Amino acid sequence: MAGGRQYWLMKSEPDVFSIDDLARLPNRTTSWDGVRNYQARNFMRAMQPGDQVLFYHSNANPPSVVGIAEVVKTAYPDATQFNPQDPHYDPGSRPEQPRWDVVDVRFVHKFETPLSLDVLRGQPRLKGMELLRKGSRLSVQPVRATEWDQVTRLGRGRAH
DNA sequence: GCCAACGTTGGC
DNA sequence: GCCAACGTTGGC
Repeated sequence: MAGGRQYWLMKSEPDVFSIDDLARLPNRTTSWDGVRNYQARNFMRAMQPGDQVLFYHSNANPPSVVGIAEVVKTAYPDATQFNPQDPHYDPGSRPEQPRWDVVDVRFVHKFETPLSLDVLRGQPRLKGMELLRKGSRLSVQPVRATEWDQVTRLGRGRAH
């Protein structure tokens, strides 16, 4: 499949797993487990190494895009779905045909200033962004190139 | 802690 | 296949 890199946004609760946690890991890389939504899973299955990811802190104060990560490995089965001890255990998923996947994601950069929802909502160019849609709960979502450019520019602290 | 917006489940 | 009930997400 040809085509350039794609852009995504992934949500995490910083109390559970923050961008600082990611930056502290060996290789600054983690497998993004626990996704239990089919739409989000399908987006992860579409991810390719090199794809760029906005790291978003949900249930945070304030909720914010806090930095950038990148995809380093395509989707493969999420081991937590088969572990009865794990909160994300899915008794309905068969090992012969796993229901849930992870991708591997590596830390790239943390913004000097987090970009809060308020700040992002103030940007006309981000009008159609999935994250800003009322009632949007998708934990993995695509980001348009124009949105990516705008958000990362803001993250560098320019163009206010 | 509240609750709106969603997604899933299961009875029918 | 409909839809009510239920569980979850996530901003506020």
